[in-house]
Amino acid sequence: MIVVIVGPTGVGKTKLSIELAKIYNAVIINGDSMQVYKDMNIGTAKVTEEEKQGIEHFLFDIKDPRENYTIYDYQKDGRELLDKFLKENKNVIIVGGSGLYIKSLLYDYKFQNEENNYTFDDLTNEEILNEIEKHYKTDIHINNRKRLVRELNKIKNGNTIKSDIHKPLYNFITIGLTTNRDKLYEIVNNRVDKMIDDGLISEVKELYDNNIHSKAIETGIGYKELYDYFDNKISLDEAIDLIKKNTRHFIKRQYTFFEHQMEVNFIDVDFNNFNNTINEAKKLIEKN
RNA sequence: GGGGUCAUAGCCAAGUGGUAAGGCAGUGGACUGCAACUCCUUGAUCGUUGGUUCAAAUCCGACUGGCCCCU
Repeated sequence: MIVVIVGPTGVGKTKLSIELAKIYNAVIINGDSMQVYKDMNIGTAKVTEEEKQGIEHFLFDIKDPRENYTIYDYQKDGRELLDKFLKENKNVIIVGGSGLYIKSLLYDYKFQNEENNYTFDDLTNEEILNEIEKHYKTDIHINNRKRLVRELNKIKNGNTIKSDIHKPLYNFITIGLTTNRDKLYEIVNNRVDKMIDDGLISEVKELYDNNIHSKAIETGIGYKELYDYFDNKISLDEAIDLIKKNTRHFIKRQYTFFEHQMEVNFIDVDFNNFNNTINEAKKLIEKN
């Protein structure tokens, strides 16, 4: 049995995953692009050892923040684990907020090893787009350089196998946790303040002092903003406000992905009595 | 009490006679290798009220509110 738990950051996915793992004697696989990194704990709201309550967790803390870990690696590692657990007849819960990571794990996304990584600095966006369209039509917007570069890289690397991103490779049920937007924004605003109280600044300072500049740092919310603070580019208050704002933007994007790119059974979280939420999840799982 | 000044979307803000730039926030959306990324989309008739004018956010008056100065 595979249960997938998704939802925007801050709704309580971790909590639900632990409770369900206890009920179904399951192991948990991380479905979050940032929680794979060691030493990034407070800012990524990673499960603590105490919260784990003895449940086995996988794909957490497997990489040094200096290293780059991409969806290509995640899919490989994740499927290896999934296949192993299924063979052992173990129940698996996948939790996380990285929609594309989870989707690529469960659907027929085909990634290939690539030798080269061009940046095409000498080409304009328009030229890249034209170059791509010599081979096939694309919907990538002309302003979206990052995606254009990636697409042309695929072509230059001979990465031509088509994926079938609508075709699931496993049997699973996807549960999504949700709550109304205002409530969620209030929760994450408070959570950011709590992260600061819990020592986020020193967690990030340590990475900063070790001179770690990597993908994880540059994209992780809570990390990039505090780096700017340490670099004296912004004040601490500005950094904190930015973390909150970026988290809100992130939540919005998560929703559009979960609602449009995945098939999710949403549950409105009952924050007053979380047991109700657990029971609703159980019902969905058992109906499946 | 007198004088001055300002009043444009939730916030910041351009425009100074021809029917409202832009930014932020918020919203909706796209997304097969940075995905906590990247990108796209979207809003007002200008404090109220009278007047001048073919035409006013833009000029004049009154009122209301904010700020400053004087007594």
